[in-house]
Amino acid sequence: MTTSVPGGEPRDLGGDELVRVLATLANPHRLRVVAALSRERMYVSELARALGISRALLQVHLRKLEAAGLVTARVEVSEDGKAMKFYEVNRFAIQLTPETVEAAERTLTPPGDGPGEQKTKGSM
Amino acid sequence: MTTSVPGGEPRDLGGDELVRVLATLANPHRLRVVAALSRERMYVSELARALGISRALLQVHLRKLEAAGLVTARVEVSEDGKAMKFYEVNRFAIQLTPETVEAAERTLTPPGDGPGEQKTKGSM
DNA sequence: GGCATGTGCTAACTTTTTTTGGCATGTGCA
DNA sequence: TGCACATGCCAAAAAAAGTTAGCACATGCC
Repeated sequence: MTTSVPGGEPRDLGGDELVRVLATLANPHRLRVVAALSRERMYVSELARALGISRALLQVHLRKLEAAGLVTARVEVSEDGKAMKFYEVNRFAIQLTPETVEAAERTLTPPGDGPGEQKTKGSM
Repeated sequence: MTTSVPGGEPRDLGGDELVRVLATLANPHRLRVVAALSRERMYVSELARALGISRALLQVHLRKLEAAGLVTARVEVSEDGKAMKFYEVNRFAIQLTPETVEAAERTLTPPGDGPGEQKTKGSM
């Protein structure tokens, strides 16, 4: 109803996921990467040249984008035997309004919980 | 069409603005602040108690939220003469999809431009 | 006055994120 | 073999963000 999802079937993201996706998108380089890939898929070196940044830097950003589920990597071997890693954007649709934020906040990991915490709520 | 706006009449945000808003929302504390204020407006100390964080910390976050245009402050004098600073959320509606990101990216400040740059585009 | 409430500020510290540079691997081809 | 192009990784530096602690001010009230 409010936010939609990167991977799999459309469903709402939880608070922690939302924070992660927003943090990932909140960067000029990564925004450019998403924009570039949304126009056409590209392989790493190609993308690095297109954006004018180093491969090392680009890889870090691509890794974050992938971790957030915003892009997907696909390794393909070109005709001349080179192994190229192609990236493409995943479909996603996130709606941000005070209401959706309020809803997401309810599923945030409670403060004080250090790293490695899980929601001990339902069954299991 | 894609993203909407915090202040004034609805209009789309530019790339830099989008990055700023996303970066602002990409934080658990600030997400909680927006959620809390979207339920009911509160004054600083009250909000700090509600969230269980220090006023100093809260103020930093409130400042960022205000700078991003997500919340608004309003100083009011209570019956007993205390000056309280009430905060409330501003209306905003941002849509995030590969397309809206692509559109926003086009208006990003070109890379390499250090701090203190302006878009030499429209009038003014 | 002393205590509770509200506000503000800043300096310093800790943590996270971003960026750079170097080095290693593999391929095809002249 | 040596060059061009593809991939990967890692350590260290640099920059940005988050957090804490302490102090300042004002008010009303016992």
